Amino acid sequence: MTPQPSERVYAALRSAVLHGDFAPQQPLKPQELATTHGVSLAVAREALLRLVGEGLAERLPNRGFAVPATGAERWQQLAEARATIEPAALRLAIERGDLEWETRVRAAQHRLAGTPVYERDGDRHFSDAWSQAHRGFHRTLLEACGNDVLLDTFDRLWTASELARRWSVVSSPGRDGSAEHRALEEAALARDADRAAALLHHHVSRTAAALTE
Amino acid sequence: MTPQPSERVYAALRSAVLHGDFAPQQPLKPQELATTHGVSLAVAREALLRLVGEGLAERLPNRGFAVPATGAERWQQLAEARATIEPAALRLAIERGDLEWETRVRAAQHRLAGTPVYERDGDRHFSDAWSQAHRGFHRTLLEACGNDVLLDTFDRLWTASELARRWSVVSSPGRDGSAEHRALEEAALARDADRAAALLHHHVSRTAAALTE
DNA sequence: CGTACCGGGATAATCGATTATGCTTACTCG
DNA sequence: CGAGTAAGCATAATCGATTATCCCGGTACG
Repeated sequence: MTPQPSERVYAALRSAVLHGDFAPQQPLKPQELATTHGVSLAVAREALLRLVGEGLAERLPNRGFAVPATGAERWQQLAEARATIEPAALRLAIERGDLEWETRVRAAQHRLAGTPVYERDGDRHFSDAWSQAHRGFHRTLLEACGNDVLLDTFDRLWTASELARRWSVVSSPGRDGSAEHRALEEAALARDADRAAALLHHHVSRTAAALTE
Repeated sequence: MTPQPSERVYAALRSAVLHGDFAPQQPLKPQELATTHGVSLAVAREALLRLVGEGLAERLPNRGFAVPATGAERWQQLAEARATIEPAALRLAIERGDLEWETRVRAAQHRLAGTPVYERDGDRHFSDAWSQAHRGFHRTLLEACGNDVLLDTFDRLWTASELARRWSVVSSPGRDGSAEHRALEEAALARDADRAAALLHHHVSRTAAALTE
């Protein structure tokens, strides 16, 4: 009925870390989290251990937990890994996707195009709704690959990228993300694997290049 | 000095799961593990949660933990994912590797070639030493890619594959793995990215095809 | 003046017991 | 005789307290 304390604390902590409420390398003290969430130490520990498994926290033996260190280098490595893996998965998806997949891709693209990128004008951070739609579009593109392992890898890298982006100063001078997404959708639905893979590689690579050092 | 109980139990449990001491979907009862290892419930729980993070255990809310279900399908998906990702990483490694890398690749290949595959004649399972050398060779090949994210992904997939292989009946009729490894080493050190990537893709794909249904 | 040693305080790790939950089985009612 | 239900049991989840470890500051010695 009511969600388990463990689940609740885990979700709250995960959201907080991803939202940037804790600075990188900041210690995540079990005792503190336990009291603020009104639970026992074991529950806080459990939530932290689950975050470690997701790569959203680090375990320092006998020194507790901390938000993982992020920075320019990690951001670029994540982007490179995505640029390496995602186009290959997209090729599989284009080869295997059916009408159902095409439909979902169109829907996801439409949702993404219709979602405002920023909450307020001049905001530096993307809106939650847009982030969700963005992830949804990219994931939907790959879902037809029919390989849960590849999709898990995508999820993991995407989540890690969200954390890294939160702590990197990213600039996208004059970049038209919408156009890139539209072109990506078009190439995928046209079953042009070469073009789609190239577009996706370029899309992700520009993400890496958009880093202000 | 002496390793932390948590670490010890975690290592023991991890080894046991990978070694196949527990059948897939078999419940991993915290209480049982705690008593057999002479520790408290919290320690057993912690070890299990860490295993979940590695994909070596499943968490069923309010129903404890279990060894993940494996089977032909998962085995093939893992092989396909590896065949998708590893050749791409190898291209980066070939592009970026230096003399130090070449040296380590040669060393790893030599060690692998000189390690007996089976403990005893007619044994169905690979020897631990060979498994370690095999992993070492493949990982060393990729290490020059210089991308920790890709290497982490490799580690994760390899570990998952070891678990899946343990519970799949795999046959390799007339296959000469040594020759494939030698050819792979040769192509990599010759900096022939196309040939090396093709060989690696083929090598991993045959692993998937070697499944007896 | 620099370095090695030694408490004191904070925090992580562990424990044993308690509470909550989900499964099983026996029973009752239709 | 079958379906639904409720008690009992096994197990997971949680708690509060105890123990071990690390980090920091002070101090003595070279």
